[in-house]
Amino acid sequence: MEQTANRVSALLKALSHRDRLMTLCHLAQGEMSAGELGEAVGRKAPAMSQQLSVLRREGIIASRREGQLIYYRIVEEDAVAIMSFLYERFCGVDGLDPARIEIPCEGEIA
Amino acid sequence: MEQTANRVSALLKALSHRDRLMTLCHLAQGEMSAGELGEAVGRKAPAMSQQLSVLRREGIIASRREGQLIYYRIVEEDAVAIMSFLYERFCGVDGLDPARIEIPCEGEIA
DNA sequence: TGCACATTTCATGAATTATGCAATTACAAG
DNA sequence: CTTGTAATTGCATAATTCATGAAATGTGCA
Repeated sequence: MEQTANRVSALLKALSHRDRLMTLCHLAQGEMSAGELGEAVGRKAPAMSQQLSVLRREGIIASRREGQLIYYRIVEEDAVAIMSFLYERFCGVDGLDPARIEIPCEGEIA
Repeated sequence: MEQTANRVSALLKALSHRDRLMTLCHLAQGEMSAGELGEAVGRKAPAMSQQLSVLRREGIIASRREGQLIYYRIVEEDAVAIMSFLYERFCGVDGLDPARIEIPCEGEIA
């Protein structure tokens, strides 16, 4: 139980931040570039990048470069499940089709 | 969305701690005294009390004194829902019957 | 090469959180 | 009213978190 608690609390910790939560909420609908995310979330580039690095470090998201843009996507299934649950519970609508979220990773960067 | 994100992230933040998570996992099965919780979680009294106060401050749990013991229980339905989901997802079994968890609060303390 | 853009990294400081221990409150029983 | 147990509070210190601005990296294009 202790082990599970450690793993889950680490996961929740990664999600327990307004900006990261909003970020994942956007990413749940598909890939987005760092710039787009920063704009959507309302943070300057460095701040956004820092939050993205937290999510990356936890293995929740991964990135892919295309030209000068870097696109992010969700790669951790547990995170998808949690976000889906939270969306359904707190955002009314019957959110996210888990099948619509691509897990594969080509052209990896981090 | 920003508002919802704030509310949800605050809730997740309260849960994103090994000891608090274990505490709630125990409380999900019914009331327990602070001492019992401390033992179950493996923390000394002051440390345990501190985590309990965090959960209390967030309105997730409430207490009731009986003699020299203080019993805690979960009172926040959203927390029950999240714990139930997490249990089902990460602890295998088809956890917690939400109906078994009592929300009412008599003999309140905090 | 050199400039512009997207993004990250680094260093700093303010604010929050964690943690361990001493002191305190609350209650029961002799 | 004293003693023992349960639980909380307060405090000091260590450790994290997060925003910010300056500098560095990587890419495209003239």
